[in-house]
Amino acid sequence: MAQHDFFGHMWWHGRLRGHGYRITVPRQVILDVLHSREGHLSAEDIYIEVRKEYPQIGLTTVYRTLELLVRMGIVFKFDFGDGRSRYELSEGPEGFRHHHHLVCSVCGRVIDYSEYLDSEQQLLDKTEAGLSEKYGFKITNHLIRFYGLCDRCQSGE
Amino acid sequence: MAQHDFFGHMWWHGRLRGHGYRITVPRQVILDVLHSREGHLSAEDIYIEVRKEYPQIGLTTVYRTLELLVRMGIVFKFDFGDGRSRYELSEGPEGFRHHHHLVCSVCGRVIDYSEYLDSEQQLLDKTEAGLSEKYGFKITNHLIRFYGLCDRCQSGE
DNA sequence: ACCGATTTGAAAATGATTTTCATTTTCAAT
DNA sequence: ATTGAAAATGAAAATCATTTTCAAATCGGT
Repeated sequence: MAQHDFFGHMWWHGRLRGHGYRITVPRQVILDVLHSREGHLSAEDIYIEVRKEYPQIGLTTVYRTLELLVRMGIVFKFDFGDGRSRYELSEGPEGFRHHHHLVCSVCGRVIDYSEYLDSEQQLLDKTEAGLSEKYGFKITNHLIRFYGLCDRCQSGE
Repeated sequence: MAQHDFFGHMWWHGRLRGHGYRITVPRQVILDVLHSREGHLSAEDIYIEVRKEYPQIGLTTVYRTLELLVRMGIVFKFDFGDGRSRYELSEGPEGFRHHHHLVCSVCGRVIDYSEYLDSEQQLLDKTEAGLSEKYGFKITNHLIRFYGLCDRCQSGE
């Protein structure tokens, strides 16, 4: 099991090496944390978590590594408007499920959902095709987000 | 014409007054700028523009007014990942056309489009209904964005 | 084990946004 | 029109996430 996890997490080695980047301890620990803790993690969340395994790490390295991973498409960077960016693995070989977001305008709560992706997909495909042609854009990704009031915040308003 | 514009821009008076906010010169000038310059304006863009009409304004007031307008739904706040927020009128009575974005991952260029909104609307309606029910969310707004490489940036990659 | 290039980490710098607080402005009541 | 309390403003300082700097440590091909 630990063995499986170990090799299961190694898939990104090739990606990095292939681009001439080195496999370093800080990078490994950061990737481990991203794998172990799903959700929308801030750079500091990750920093705190990584320190448990590798106390000498610097916040700088966390930021640099995240930037690298975002650039390689391994990690997504989100902004939910609370002043700090959030990071999350885009997908592993086992495939983290792509999802969209519901954001509460009052309390800032973010809910992930993935159950309407199939019906959304048809539209996305059609729209992407049209946009690609019209604007010469090569679309690689998308972001869909609904804003509103979450159940908890509706009573008070 | 100036007369028409004048009254045409006054629609938000009621909105503010209705919430107990006062109509002040800085707020009027900021709204004027937002009306005159479509696009994705940063707080500083707006500050610079406002200063031409009202040089004594402070950047602080611009931020505060924008926050107020966002809270009232008069202005949208976007984050395209370049470190500064962008603001834009959501709609006037004459109705600025709602649009979605194409964002180039390489150069950061942002293209507005609105020609697929109709076909997107069906999906949005269906999804919103489902999400509202399942999560008890009262959806008021949405954000759709495609990321990719713009035509200029594809040749070099 | 060695070496050059990459990566790291601590500290300082940056820069957008927010807070503070004394002064000015708005507007309902007079 | 005048007044006065409450709201809004603006200058300066503070905040705080992120980036830059640079000397020391690490990586990986030899």
